[in-house]
Amino acid sequence: MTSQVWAASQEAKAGSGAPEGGPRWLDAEEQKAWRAWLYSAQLLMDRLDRDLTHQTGISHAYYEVLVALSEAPGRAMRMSELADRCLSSRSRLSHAVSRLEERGWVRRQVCESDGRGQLAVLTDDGFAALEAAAPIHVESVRTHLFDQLSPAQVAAMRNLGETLLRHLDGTAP
Amino acid sequence: MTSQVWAASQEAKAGSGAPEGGPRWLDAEEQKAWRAWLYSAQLLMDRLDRDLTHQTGISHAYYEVLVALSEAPGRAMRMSELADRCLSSRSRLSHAVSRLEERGWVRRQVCESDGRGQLAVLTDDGFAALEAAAPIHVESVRTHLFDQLSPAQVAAMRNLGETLLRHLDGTAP
DNA sequence: GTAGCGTAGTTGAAGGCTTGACTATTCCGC
DNA sequence: GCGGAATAGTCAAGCCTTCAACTACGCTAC
Repeated sequence: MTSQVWAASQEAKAGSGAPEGGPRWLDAEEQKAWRAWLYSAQLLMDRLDRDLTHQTGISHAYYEVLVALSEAPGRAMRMSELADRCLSSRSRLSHAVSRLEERGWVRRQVCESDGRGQLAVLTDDGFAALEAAAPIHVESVRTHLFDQLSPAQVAAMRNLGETLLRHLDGTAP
Repeated sequence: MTSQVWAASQEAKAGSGAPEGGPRWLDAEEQKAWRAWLYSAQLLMDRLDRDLTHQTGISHAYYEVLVALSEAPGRAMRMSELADRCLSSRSRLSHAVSRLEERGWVRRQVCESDGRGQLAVLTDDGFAALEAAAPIHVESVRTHLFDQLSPAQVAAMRNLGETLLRHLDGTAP
């Protein structure tokens, strides 16, 4: 679907007969797989984020923060730990928590065991907001993802995701 | 991995015996599949975008624009068409093209067949920038994606992506 | 031909994200 | 304890995206 141009470049290199490590261009099958994955992933994330944002006023990024906190013991987490859990930079999380604080859904608390650290704590209001948003989000995930897939496809999705995670987790951010 | 809380809510609803359409919560298997997919997709996109941005100074969003134009007849496309192809809003694309214009990689040209329209045209400099960036991007996609997957997994990835695309394309943005 | 409506694209303000610098605190070796 | 390195988190500047006007053109019908 893409990059006839780059396929052509590949031909040029191949024509030179050199076995040096020129670009390992994608073949037609790989192109199709890559495009399908990329487009579907972008569209799906976009869709889910839009649904959530428009119906609840909570972006997916903020939702992830609330979920992470709701599952943590005492509904509290260290800022860094929370950032890792949400695949967020520290800076981004710090901003996000500031905004959630303004909404009264999270509060900061100095960490007793480490004076440098801060705890982000989910408030009752925050928990209530999450409880209200969760059904809407789940329905959206069902509609756009699970309702479209067979059990075998769901298994393949998990397998694929876990395979990639094993690699990506071992890679420096 | 997530949402014991929401699972618990589900129990509560189920306990009431009512068959009304309460939230269709995810079961444990679905949770794992969903989390694996979401995390891997976010990490992978992040990784690819970072690699590309740091090594070439071109973000993935801009790269997509350049690729789309390079494949178009005459290396030119209508703005709206280009926006659709890049999964971008018109406004976003308009800003992006403005910045690519500043770099001298794209120029705008009024459309002859429709006075309202504009054509975005890839310049020779833009094409050269793309030719320089493409090998780096391809290598990144290989390293983080295809090198990690078996042929069967690649096939599953394509199947999954195409299935989701069929649904998402039919859905209003 | 011109009123009215839909389409194509741009613009500017508001807010989110990233980067890099900065402060404060803890850990470690001596 | 004490100096230096590492860690936790915040902050400010700049870029990117979104949203809501807004301009300009084309299409249709009267």
